[in-house]
Amino acid sequence: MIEGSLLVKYGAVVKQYAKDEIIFFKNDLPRFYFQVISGEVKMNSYNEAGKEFIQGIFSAGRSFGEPPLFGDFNYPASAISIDETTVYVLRKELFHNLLLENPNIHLQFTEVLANRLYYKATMASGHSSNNAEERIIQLIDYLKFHVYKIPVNELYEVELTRQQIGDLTGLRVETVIRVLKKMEKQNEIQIRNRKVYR
Amino acid sequence: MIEGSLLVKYGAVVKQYAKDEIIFFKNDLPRFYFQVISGEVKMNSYNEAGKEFIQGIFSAGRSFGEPPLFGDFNYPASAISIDETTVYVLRKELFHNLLLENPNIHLQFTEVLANRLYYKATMASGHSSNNAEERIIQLIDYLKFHVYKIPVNELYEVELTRQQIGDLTGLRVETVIRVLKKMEKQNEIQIRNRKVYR
DNA sequence: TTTTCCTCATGATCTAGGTCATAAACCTAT
DNA sequence: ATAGGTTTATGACCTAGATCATGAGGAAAA
Repeated sequence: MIEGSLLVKYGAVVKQYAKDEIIFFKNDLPRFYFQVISGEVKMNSYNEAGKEFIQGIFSAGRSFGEPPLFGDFNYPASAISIDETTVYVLRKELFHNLLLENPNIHLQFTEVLANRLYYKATMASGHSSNNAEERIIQLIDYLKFHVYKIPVNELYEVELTRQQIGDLTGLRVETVIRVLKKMEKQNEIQIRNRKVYR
Repeated sequence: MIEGSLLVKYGAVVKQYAKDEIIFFKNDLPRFYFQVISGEVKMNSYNEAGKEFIQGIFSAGRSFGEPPLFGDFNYPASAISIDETTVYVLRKELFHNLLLENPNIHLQFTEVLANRLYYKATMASGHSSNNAEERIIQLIDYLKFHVYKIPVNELYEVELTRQQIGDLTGLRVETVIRVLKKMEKQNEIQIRNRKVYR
């Protein structure tokens, strides 16, 4: 996360989106750095069969859609607000200036990308396994340990719907529901009035 | 890719590995920046069932295993030479210095991570589809257009074995073989004495 | 020039997860 | 309170890809 004041100093503006507004489309030319102030944004794409795949969900303080600002490729997914959301928006060139003139911020930004890559690498090995349970555990553990940094002995409440878990792992809702129940029986997770804990 | 001379100036040393040597293990503590001089390295991990998953294959000029140098996590996969290979090895702290003192190199390095993320994002949406053909096309097209930058109208020879394609996409060899044949019939690829072109 | 090893190939099954259908539980706004 | 929408739940099938088994082709080495 980059300080709002610094972003503004370099020319960022605040933009507001209602729920379910599209911030940019897959294949659009990337021209801005985005950072969530409040609300939540998801990045998604649809496969040939029309099934949604969620690349990531970004809450307050997180930036999204930055990689294409550094490679010569377009957005690999669309960005959509899933709540009423406000974001900082900073033009690509100005963002580059910001990084070049603030080496520590740049280093910190590198950390953000590194963490994102770690998430992708982790999920990729799970996806490849074609094993529903492995995929779901990988997702939940990533959230618990790497996003929210909950200690092992503490219980973490997964604040995702079954559908979202499915869209993040490439599984169908029904499968997610069934596998979660199986996992509960095996004491790998707990379910208390429909909420998942691990 | 960072100039060898610059790496050496900051203290990098050249290290040599025979074929199939392990450079680092999954879960090791990351302490070095690695960049391939000659030969080839793969990063892999194994799922619960023992099936290999290849996170990436890195040839001359490419660096690997950098993200953990910037986050507080260990290697999510192992690195193994798949040929006789030489690499530059630079201590983490010295690599950080290099980036901080050379902003353009840092920016260029950010581009490397951005491209890697693009690959992961692309493959992730394919994996999630659970459709063998989609996964394979995604891999081949990524290599053709984003790694080797071959124009659409030119033919690209995939220099991977069926097994490697399987390990990169999470499919079994037999499936890869069958799907490639099907794709050939549909004129999506060509196969000339066992080599795949697209 | 034969042995060895790796890669490609193909057929016969099996199975995890997808698909379809239907409904209950919960939530929210009017 | 209650209607309408969303999320969770469950059962009955079906299908793509995994699994298992077996062999052929090619390349490198001995």
